[in-house]
Amino acid sequence: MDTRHMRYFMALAETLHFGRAAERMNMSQPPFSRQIAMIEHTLGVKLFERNSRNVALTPAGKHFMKDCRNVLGQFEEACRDVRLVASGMKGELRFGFMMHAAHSVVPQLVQLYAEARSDVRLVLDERTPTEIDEMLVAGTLDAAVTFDCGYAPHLQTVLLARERLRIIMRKDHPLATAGQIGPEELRVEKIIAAPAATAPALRSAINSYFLARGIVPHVVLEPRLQHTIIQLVAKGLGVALIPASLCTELGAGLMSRALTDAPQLDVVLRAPVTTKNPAVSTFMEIGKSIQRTLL
Amino acid sequence: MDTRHMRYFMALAETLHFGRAAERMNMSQPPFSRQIAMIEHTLGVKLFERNSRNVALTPAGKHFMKDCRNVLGQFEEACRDVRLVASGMKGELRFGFMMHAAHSVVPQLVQLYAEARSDVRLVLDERTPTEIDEMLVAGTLDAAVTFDCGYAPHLQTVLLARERLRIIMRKDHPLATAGQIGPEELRVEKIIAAPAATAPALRSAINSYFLARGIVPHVVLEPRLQHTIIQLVAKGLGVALIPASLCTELGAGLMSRALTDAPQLDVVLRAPVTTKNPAVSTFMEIGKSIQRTLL
DNA sequence: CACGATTAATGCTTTCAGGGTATCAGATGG
DNA sequence: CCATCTGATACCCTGAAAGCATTAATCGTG
Repeated sequence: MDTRHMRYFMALAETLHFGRAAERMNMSQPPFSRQIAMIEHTLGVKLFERNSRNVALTPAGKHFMKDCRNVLGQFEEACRDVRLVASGMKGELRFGFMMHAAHSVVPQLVQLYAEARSDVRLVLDERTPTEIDEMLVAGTLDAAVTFDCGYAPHLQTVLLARERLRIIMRKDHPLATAGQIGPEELRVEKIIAAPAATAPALRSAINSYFLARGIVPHVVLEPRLQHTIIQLVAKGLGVALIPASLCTELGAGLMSRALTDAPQLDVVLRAPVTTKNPAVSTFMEIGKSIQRTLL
Repeated sequence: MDTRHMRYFMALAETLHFGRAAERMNMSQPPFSRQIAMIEHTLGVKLFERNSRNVALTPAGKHFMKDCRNVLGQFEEACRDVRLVASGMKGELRFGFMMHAAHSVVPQLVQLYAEARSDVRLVLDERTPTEIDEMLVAGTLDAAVTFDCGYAPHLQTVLLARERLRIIMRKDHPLATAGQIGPEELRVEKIIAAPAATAPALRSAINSYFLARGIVPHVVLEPRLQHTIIQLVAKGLGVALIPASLCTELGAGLMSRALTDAPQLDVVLRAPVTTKNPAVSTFMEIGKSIQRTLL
């Protein structure tokens, strides 16, 4: 038995006429009759009640008709869908992003892509930048938004936004009312920053900001998650340098201020150049289309 | 494309090894490789990423795998089910019955059959005896419980029960406290009875009961439905002769009494001898097994 | 680095499933 | 009773697909 046999069966079940059913199958009546006989023989079931004058479905045939319609429909759909998946119109896209971008480009990117490719299931995965890099290499992620960390030959990159860092502190902190804030003013402050192992680009930008003035920043705590950093600042354990886009929704007791010659970080959309997922290309295209204020 | 190709694809998708997949399909590797290439060509989609050392699924292939598993499962199930339907283990059985049997044999018959053949959907259809006869002939019903109305060459018959008629009346009716009740006592009563066109066997039994004593029953109303007859008796418009099994659940104001030499009616299970529905035979068997008190 | 082992692809041959044509056989209506 | 319609049978033939032998590519190993 095969779907071809099901199609033969359906042709006869719908026409109840061997000649016309054979014609619909683009073949002559004799081999068609044999195929029907063969189907009945291999199934061991009489599907049609027939004499040289009339053809009628048996109850088993009536039931089989429903099942066949179902199976043939699913079969066609599977063959259609696999082409859609191959063309990137359907399927799945595993998308990683870092917390630092969750409030800026990610929502727009996700929404625009969902509108363009509603049949592609976006699997969102919030990770630290280092995890993202590893997962992109391992192929666990199809694409990701992260900080540009320079050289990456096996990755294609689209620049999405360029963000300045701002400093956040409690509203009752002395710096809250100070004048301009730069490395000198922060020399004695307790700094909270993600470790280099977790967010290399971010941490290196912070370090360079100080070291360029010959200052070694006084980093007292190194939590891995951005969320934790903000919590610790709120508890008064220090101040932190975070991307501007994260400063819009700080808690009540916190505030942010600009830095003199603030460090800049590039937020990029990345995907392995060798990606086999055809859904990635339009994802990258949409990334290009939403490049933000490159202040 | 055909299910055979899907099976080839699944074999390779699961083993990721041409040689072993071919072996699983009971064929040698070269034609198997060609079949895979053919599948990819006709679909126009690369399903496997392969070199002479490794075989891996593309994203499209991964997706197709799920769909194929689904389609193949449904396909097998359809082929299995059609055999079940042909053997009467599954399918549908359109079962007609008259109101007069709804309280006696029908519930037991239905329950026992549902236990024996849970995969056969019983379509219950309450009808008048005449409608039942017509539908059995027309093939709209597969089997039915009705009164035995004698000769019916194209129907097979199983006697289920033999029921006496009883008379029902309002509790405030004079007959309620009378002695024995027979045709003589009913000579002047207003009788309510189903018309011969609706329930020939029942009406003929009632008529004969009187005519054997030379009495013409005074039938004042002839509703088609048993339910209506009981309602009218309850309103005091007359008395009625109904099967004993229907007398157990009369309304509050009604009562029933035995008749002298009460007429008897055979309740039978019937099906066309030419029935094509294989589910009928065990239905009839169960009918035989529950033959009731043939008092 | 060369060689053997592994594995997928290719070339050629063969076979049989399944299609075509001609014809038969049973049923029906005039 | 014959013409006609329709499904079944007989027989032939083609091509899809299987087998065998071989090639080509890749990797591990001495």
